[in-house]
Amino acid sequence: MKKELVNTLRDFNRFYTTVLGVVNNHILESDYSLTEARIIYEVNEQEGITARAIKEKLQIDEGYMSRMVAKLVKQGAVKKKQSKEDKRIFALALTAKGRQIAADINRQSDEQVKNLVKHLDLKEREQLAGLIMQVKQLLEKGNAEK
Amino acid sequence: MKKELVNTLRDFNRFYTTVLGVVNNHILESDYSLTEARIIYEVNEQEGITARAIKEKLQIDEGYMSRMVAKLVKQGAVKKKQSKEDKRIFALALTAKGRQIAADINRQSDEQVKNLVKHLDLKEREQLAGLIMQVKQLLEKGNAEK
DNA sequence: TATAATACTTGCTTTTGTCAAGTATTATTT
DNA sequence: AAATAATACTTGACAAAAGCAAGTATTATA
Repeated sequence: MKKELVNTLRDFNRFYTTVLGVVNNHILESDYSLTEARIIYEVNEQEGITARAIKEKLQIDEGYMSRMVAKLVKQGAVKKKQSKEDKRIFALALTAKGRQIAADINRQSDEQVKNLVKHLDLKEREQLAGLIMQVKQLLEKGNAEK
Repeated sequence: MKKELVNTLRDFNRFYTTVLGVVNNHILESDYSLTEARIIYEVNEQEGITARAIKEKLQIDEGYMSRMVAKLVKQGAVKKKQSKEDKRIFALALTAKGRQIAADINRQSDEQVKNLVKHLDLKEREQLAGLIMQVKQLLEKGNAEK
């Protein structure tokens, strides 16, 4: 494989690690950790999703996941509903409060992302959107992520 | 600002958070944490760089940075050289062992990145390299990063 | 019916990161 | 020149985040 591509990608990964770090740190000035925010996002996206499914998608440790869900339930953001067919499984859903939190996090995420592209004009923004969609598509191609 | 772009970017950020998580976790199966690896990388790139400069570039807490450097010095990977003109400042450099470690981490990073694009043919790889360079360039434009 | 697998939980520990105060040195102000 | 502020880094105390392994309950399989 060409060394050049590898270096380009690694450079991009370093760059984007810092970008995400900055974006996420600002979001976290809300009271939710990045992982909590991601869990809330997933539950909001897909009501009834299980802890297991989220854990697999986000690559979170099982025990940690369990505690995070417990914490969110305790805080009243998430509710668990035990399946009748299989009592091991709990469907997760947001409470009204959880949806409010999700909305807050979304708003803050939006702001952060807007900040990221605030220096670009309309044309450049459209260009960027096109580029990242292509990047994602290429990377997903073989890796069979959602 | 158009909602669409914001959503596209946020989707990409979620996606890439997981990508980086996977890549980094594999690298960390070497004995160095992500932050240590990044510090070693920076010192390797720019011999004589200060803790302060790295801290600013990587957005690391000052106290944490100090401890990381101390740890790397203790492990024999990094050496500090006090400036004669300004005794507050220490120029950092890798030792021979540090360069070896950097080489190892580089090799593992290369492997991880190769794995990321292993399903792409040559044309797609070149395409990807072009895309991410453009993305980086656009995002850097106003943010005045390195 | 015993064994294995699945979904989740819990105890224990380590790693990672933050904050604030502290030291030493250099630059700036009065 | 002495006092004050700023800079570069360190240290202590603490908290948040994450990982690992063993454990419980339930369901599927041999």
